[in-house]
Amino acid sequence: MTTIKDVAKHAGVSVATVSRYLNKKGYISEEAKKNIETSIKQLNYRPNQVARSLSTKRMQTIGLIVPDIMNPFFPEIARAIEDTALKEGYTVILCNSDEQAHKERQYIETLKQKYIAGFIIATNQLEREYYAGLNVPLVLLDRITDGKAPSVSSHNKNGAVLGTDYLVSCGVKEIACISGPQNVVPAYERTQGFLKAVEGLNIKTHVVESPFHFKEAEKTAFDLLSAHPGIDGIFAGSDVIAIGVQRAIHRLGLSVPDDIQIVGYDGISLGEMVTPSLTTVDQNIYQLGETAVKMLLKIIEGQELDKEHVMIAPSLIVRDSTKEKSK
Amino acid sequence: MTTIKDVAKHAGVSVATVSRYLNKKGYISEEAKKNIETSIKQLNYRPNQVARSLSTKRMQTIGLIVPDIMNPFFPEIARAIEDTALKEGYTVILCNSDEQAHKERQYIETLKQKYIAGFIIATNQLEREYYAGLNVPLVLLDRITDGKAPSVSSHNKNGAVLGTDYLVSCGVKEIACISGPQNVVPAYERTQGFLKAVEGLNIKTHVVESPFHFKEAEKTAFDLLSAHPGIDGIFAGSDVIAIGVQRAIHRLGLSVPDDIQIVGYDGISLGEMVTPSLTTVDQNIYQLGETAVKMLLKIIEGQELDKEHVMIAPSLIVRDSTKEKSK
DNA sequence: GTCGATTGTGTAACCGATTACACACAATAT
DNA sequence: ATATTGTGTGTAATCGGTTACACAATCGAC
Repeated sequence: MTTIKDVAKHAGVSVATVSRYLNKKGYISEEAKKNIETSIKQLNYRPNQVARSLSTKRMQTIGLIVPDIMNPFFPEIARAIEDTALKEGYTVILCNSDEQAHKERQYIETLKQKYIAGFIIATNQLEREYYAGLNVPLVLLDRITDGKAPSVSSHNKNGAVLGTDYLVSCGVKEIACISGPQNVVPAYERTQGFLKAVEGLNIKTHVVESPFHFKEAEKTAFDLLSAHPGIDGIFAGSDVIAIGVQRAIHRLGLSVPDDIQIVGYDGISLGEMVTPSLTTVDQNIYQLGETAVKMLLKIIEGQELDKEHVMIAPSLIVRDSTKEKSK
Repeated sequence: MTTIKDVAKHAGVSVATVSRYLNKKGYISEEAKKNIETSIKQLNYRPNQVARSLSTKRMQTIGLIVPDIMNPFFPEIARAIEDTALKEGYTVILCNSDEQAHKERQYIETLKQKYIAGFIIATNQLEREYYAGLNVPLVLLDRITDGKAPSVSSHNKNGAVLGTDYLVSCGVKEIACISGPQNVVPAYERTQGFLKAVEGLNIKTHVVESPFHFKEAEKTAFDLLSAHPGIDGIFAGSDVIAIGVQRAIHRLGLSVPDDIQIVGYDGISLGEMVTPSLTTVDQNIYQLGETAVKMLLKIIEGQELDKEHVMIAPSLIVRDSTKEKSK
């Protein structure tokens, strides 16, 4: 590996000059600049990030903490984040907290020892105070929004209204919302959106809660639908929940969308793969991730944020788990 | 942040002694050891990984390169790898190559600058020579097996025989293998297993190729089944392909497993989520990832490997996309 | 009693960058 | 003529560890 010293010697200048060139700081003559450039090319020099980090106390690495990598929403957002970060010269360490606070804490501690530049956090395990005491740039993604740390998320309430309105427009007579855990902020907001949308309508409604897991959602839906056979429309708190619901309906010998119509939330690609494919509220996952990275990099570089809390507008994707009334 | 100097001062010894204690190298008196231990605790000292890496030229970080993070197989294996690595004190950088050689190369170069300890590579974009010239510990996962680099993979041929035999035992009369791309080694091996299993049987067989993507697989299956309506059994080269096949069958107005039975390959959790759930050959994904990490760490630590090429035995998971003859 | 091996510790160089500081020189202002 | 400012560059300290080397002390062996 060639070092900055090799380059300096080869270009006939001091290491300080080379370093100034690399970081575009201070004055450099045209001549020195040219020499350094050719030396770097000839020697195929790449600065050692570790040595650089030891001085600057900052690695070109960001940590992404997700609660469950097996939930397909998170690989999709991870991909967007990674893609954007790589373009900006950062690499991403993906950390799976398994929804366990101690794992999350362990990751954060470990990565601080590696001079991580910042975190994007899509978890709500640890307390806000903990993050506040961290003293590391961070952006919250899709989870907590308490005003203290910058955040980016889908406009969950609007999205839920969008999805519920559509379901109603498809002519359902008795509607259920199978939401995610209400202590998870987006799940709560989506439920609020649902309630707002059905408010004043002359439609029988139910709200039940389920974890963001396929199997539990299936069970919850199975029980609900067995108890209330009149339900003909379901707004699910996430696409994974919606898919669990589909299976429950299938087990009950009913059909989607003929007997029961479903609208999901997320817009993960899995929604296209299931049969019937899923009508859903699309969070615009790529944009969500991209925005989070850009915000984080601004914070890292000490720039002002235009907005502390960004909400990405969701949109509706109509597929085969609903059927329009006119048809 | 407390440094090794602080600890040394507090414990009344030199930094060298503290360092020796930390690395369990050389002689240390019981007394010094005790002092250092209490000092570390009192000061809440954690060694700075970056500084350490600058000396040792090695980070406690491993790079995992996958071709497509949106393919659910890879998050599952990533989770296993991350889990195992974290237990051993390593963090994982997950890199998504998008099946593009230049992205893969860019990751490798970037990470070498960060003194990455080693790579686990689940891609076959770059040439073997490139890896050979890398001079970094690496383990190939589920892809190339050319004898030059250590590898771990499912015993694909056996697995394919297992799956095909089962399909045959379910009474299918005309069977198709919709394989992954034949230039991808495991896909090729699975096809070989399929051919071996049907050899000599008096069953009409077809073999067609499809990318490991849901939509293309759906199209391939649709065309194949339209052309050969007699097909009543399909062995898919992966679970994602199998799910595409399911959709094609559904579009054709046929039913799984009554009209056509399907066996997939991988054992991803998605297989449980679709309707009907998927009978499949389970690669034992967690074990695959765990083994890869353990092998890599041995190489990093300069130990001898028991076996250069590990093959994990697959097993069959029977679900609802097949039906046993007796029933 | 001297020798060599074993045990224990400290000093200082080193890993490869960044950067404060000093210094030199030219151009401009007073 | 002198002071000030703007350019351009090099020396050396620093980041926080690791480790080669030197040196002491202790111990059993001959």
